[in-house]
Amino acid sequence: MPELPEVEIVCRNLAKMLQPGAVIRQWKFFRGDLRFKIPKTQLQKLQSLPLVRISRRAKYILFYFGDYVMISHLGMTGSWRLEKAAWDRRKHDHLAFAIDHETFLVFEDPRRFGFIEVVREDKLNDRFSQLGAEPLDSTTNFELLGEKFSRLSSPIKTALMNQKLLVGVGNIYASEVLFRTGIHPQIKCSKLSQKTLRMIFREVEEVLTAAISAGGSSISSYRNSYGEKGNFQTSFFVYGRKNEPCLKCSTPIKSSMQAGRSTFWCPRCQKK
DNA sequence: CTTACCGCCTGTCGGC
DNA sequence: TGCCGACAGGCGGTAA
Repeated sequence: MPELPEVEIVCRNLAKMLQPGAVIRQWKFFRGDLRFKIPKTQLQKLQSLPLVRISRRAKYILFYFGDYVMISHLGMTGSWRLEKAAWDRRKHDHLAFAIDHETFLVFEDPRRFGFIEVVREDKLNDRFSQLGAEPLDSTTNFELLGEKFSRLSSPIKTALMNQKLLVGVGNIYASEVLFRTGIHPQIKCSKLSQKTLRMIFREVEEVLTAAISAGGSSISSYRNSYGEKGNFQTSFFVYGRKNEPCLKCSTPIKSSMQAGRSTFWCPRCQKK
């Protein structure tokens, strides 16, 4: 479901609704069969610890409670919502926290590719040691990243989605970034110049930032924590537009499977 | 080491 | 109308 912009919006909304100092008073575990079993015992350690902040790393949402961090990944269909009614349950709800008498935080995930973990704050770096660079972090070294990319034999689209290199870009934004830069998704990274790679990274920043400003994209089920849709999908140039005319040159958009994921591009605007 | 593919799930949509 | 297959924004494990 969500790529970086959608996760960022969820984080910001949750942070608005849950103030620092908020405390989990009680849980309900409805079903624990997410991608990884919900760590009930670990979660219970969070009871009565004050919420410090909510932030994002890659596509993970981090809830800091005392010295612990609850890590949440939304997978394809995960979502957090706040309920006012006590334990108001839906079919695919997995767990709920009672914050106070009129604030219940609920995790829902029909496809169950999402998961929840708890780690001590000082172990967070270890947990995320395999994650790549944050595209919107001003300290990210894009020069170094360009050098890494240029050593790869994989296609640029696959590399952009590889979370070990660069985090946050998923299937939609990878196609969109490559269209906007005029790069064919199947071209090998090693064929791209440093200058071109830097242009691609710059466009990643642009697209992700614009998507956040638009409140994220809503392809099917994505809603923010207020149940609202995002608007960025109205700005897609190629994603989901197979056989439709390119918005720049009217050539029909092509689509194919690449590494098991659908890829969209304009055969005229994006040359190998 | 890198890269490609498959599986994990439920829901939805389009074709027949 | 109903059934069936294809596909959906994720990642991790395994095989090559």
